[in-house]
Amino acid sequence: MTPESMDLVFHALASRARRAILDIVRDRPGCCVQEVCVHFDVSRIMILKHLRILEEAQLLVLKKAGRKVELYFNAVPIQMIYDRWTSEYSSYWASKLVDFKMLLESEPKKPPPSPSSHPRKLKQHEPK
Amino acid sequence: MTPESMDLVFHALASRARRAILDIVRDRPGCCVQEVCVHFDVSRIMILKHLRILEEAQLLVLKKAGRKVELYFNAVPIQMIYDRWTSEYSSYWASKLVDFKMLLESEPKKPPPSPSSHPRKLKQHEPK
DNA sequence: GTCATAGGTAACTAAAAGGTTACATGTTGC
DNA sequence: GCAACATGTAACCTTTTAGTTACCTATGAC
Repeated sequence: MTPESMDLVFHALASRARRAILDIVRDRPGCCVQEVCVHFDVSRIMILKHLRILEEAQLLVLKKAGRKVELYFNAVPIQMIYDRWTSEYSSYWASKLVDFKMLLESEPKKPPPSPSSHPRKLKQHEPK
Repeated sequence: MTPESMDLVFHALASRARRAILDIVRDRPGCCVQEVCVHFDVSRIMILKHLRILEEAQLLVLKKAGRKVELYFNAVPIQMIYDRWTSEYSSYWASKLVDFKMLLESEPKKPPPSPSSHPRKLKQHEPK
């Protein structure tokens, strides 16, 4: 898996709306765009854009069928990321987590000292 | 895991730079901000912003130590997402993938018909 | 044919994210 | 003390993303 395609997958998954679309399509294999749209408040055009992003990440397969488009979920990219991460991060999987008890004992963040501590300005600009 | 915290994790992982930071810190537990900065071309301030985002997603733990800040990787959020996804998507894990041979046989995308098919404009705006 | 339905694209606006410089505080070495 | 170093943050600019409306094509029902 190239870094570029991995970027596409992570980016596609970063949006809650897109993850929700994946959930819907996974539960309704072969459903069309309209069926996805009814679950959202945003416009159909926005859903289309999300679908393209998911398609480019190969998380969805779009298959034209007459005037409809059938949607299918593809788990392969997620599996590939999982495979890479479990091997790279294997030593952290449920083992080294013990140390975090120690880390969490560090002092809590201090509140800011005063509301007008250092007022600065780089450049003036027009108010709207 | 709340949808909000899951959003934070996915968003944090969506940036290639932030994933690279995670790789560095995982390989050098307890390293400081400077040690991370030398691996990147962007400014230290940008690295700081990335570190805050990773901290908010609880993928990193920042521990103040004198004038330095020690960085530690935390795999727990990734594990939680993995646990959720493997249970929700279990039926897709290395099984239903067979069907995709059929899906990939659908016709390839047609190239656009002509370069000046429907020139339209909603509103005029100033040229730079 | 014709009309409703499913999908597609261009053009635009607003908000968020990625990036910078300038300047500030707190800690360590000497 | 004081200089050098590590970190923190405000203010700003630029690029990307999320969202819209308007309009177009293609298909299916009749």
